[in-house]
Amino acid sequence: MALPRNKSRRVTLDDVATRARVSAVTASRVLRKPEMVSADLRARVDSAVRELAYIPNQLASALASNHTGRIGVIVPSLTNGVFGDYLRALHDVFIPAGFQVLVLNSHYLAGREEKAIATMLGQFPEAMILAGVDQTPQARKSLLQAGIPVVQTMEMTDNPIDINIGLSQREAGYVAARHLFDLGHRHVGQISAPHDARSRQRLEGYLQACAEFQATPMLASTEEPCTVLLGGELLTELLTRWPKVTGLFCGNDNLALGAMFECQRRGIRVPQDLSIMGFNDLEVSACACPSISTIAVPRYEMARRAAEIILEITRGTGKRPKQRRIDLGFKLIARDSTGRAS
Amino acid sequence: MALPRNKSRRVTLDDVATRARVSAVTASRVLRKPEMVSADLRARVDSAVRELAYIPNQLASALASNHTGRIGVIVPSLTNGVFGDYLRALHDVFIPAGFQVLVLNSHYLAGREEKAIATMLGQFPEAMILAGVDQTPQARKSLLQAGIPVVQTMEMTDNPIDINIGLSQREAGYVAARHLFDLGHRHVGQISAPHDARSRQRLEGYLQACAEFQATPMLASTEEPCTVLLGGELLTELLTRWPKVTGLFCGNDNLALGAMFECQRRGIRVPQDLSIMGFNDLEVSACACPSISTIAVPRYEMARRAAEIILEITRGTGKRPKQRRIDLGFKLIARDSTGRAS
DNA sequence: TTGTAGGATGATAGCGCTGTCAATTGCCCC
DNA sequence: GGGGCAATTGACAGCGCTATCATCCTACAA
Repeated sequence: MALPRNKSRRVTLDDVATRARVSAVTASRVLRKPEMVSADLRARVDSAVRELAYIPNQLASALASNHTGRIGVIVPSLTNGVFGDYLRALHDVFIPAGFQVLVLNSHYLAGREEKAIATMLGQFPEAMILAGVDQTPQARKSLLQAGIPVVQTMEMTDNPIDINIGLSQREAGYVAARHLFDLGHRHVGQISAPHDARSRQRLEGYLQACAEFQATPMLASTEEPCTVLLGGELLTELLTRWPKVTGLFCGNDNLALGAMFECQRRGIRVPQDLSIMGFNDLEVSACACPSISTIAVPRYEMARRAAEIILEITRGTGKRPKQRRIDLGFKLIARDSTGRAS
Repeated sequence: MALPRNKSRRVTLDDVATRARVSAVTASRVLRKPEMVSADLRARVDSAVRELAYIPNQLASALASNHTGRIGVIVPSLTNGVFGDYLRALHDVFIPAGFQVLVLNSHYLAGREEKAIATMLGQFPEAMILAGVDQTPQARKSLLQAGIPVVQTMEMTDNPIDINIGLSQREAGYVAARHLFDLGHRHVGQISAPHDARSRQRLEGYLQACAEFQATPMLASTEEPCTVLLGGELLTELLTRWPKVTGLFCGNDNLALGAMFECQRRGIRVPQDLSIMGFNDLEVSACACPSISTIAVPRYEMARRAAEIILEITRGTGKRPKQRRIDLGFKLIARDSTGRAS
């Protein structure tokens, strides 16, 4: 006969039940479906729970009920402001609905993402939400096999694993670049950190605009993770090679901010000497001086929709959305950092 | 007799064992302690695992082994750059060590933190890492009862739950304010978002410096979550009430950045007309223009130490650090946003 | 008074895995 | 050739909880 393994025994449901002089099942019900239990017993159990500071063992609960109440989320970065809003939206929907949100970070690496997906699947989430659409074949396979709703977000793809809700990053990049060309700029450069697949898509949009306006693409990029500092460095690199640049499309708002600071340091006036365009509409962009023109992506809305679709499938009648692909679009926000070419 | 509840049965260890013609225990061992199993059986099990695409059920594993391999982390914010570095450090230590890091967000609310702690404890983490030292009594009780290592970080307390590693926020706030007084400023204002306990501590440091220099405290604050935008708004508020301010201590670097932008908008020169001091040394502060003076807190190091202490306790001989309280200090970083009073 | 519907409560049997220990095997050495 | 030992392998009993169904009440109609 095995000895009890938990020396420093944590309080279990049985302890609560014993103290409340009811069966374990009743104690369990008080916690899950209180309306099924008489007021008398409910009060006894409740106070036993409080007195013992009982915390249910979710592991055991999940194992027994085959229902983990978990949603797996993989994002490429936690610090990026974009995912702050994104995660907030997920929490706003899932927490009140009684779900837990588990977040893993892929650090913008496909390999890390594959591993994160495998790890997450081992926790038996009831649905998965992914950023991006470029999962490895192996990851796609496991996801499919798990038989749970999977939502790919942030980008659009013709071949979603399950459900896809996002926007065309390429088109958004095109619109951003086009904004500069439309303002009369003919020497429009681009700086980016294209280890991010979405950043690459935006770059393609920029290249398309260049082709359309018969302008030479002027690029500076880095494989390092994106920071404000890099914005300044990449601008420096760009200006060294192409001093005639009057328009700059930055892969995201942090780079734009860094580029703007670099301009201030060099006495380059924004937008008179250089028009700067960001991407993502982070909080800082609106209140920078000058305020930064950018592309607003509906990241909160996107995550909210993803979460609601999952709730619908999971708890509702299991019905899936009519369309598997939902394009939420984006919005050009013209502010003070971009102006007419002189 | 109950029917099997898992209709869409996922592959279990038994399936693997059956296919490999071994017992479940052996299959389990192949996955956990392969060196204990003969090469022959190991190969059979391995290929069965692959053929069936078996994913171990971590829930069941954790329940049976009383060992979850999880570390619970509660932070007040995910978007704040401070916690980006902090979480990175935790990952850097724990992931290679085979642990999973679960992060929950308390949104700077004691109530949310208490709930997050309860939720986390329900997952049976092997240790908990908390930001701050002001957990509710109820939370303290559960934490104590859980009988796992608990590390409180970011601040110092005389009465730690278990282990405390941080710095004196009050002292750091004092040093920040003092820096302005030392530069000859006599009208030094402070803006902050004191819903954050650490922000309040820094405010106290500021008040202490004011008292010491017989200066009138000049405050503007908000209960809203801290943003760059707020930095500008609070500065406006402050200047309206105290136009003579020449030194400004901001509760954190985001506020400082916002304040700096507001100065640019109003034609206030930094540091000639107004010296601005931030807090935290976020990435942006070093490359802003002008660069922002601030207090650097060893957030990466702090989290790394916390993680290593936990590893030591958990897997090592269970030995605890010699001292329960570790003060890592901070560093004043004087940059271009602060200058001598004229 | 009896029958019965329906709500409240409890007994039982697992969920998928691992700790423990017993059983079996092969091998070496005296 | 037999004893002893280490290396393998397996049987069994839970981990703490919940699904399921049986049981027990109470109330109300006949």
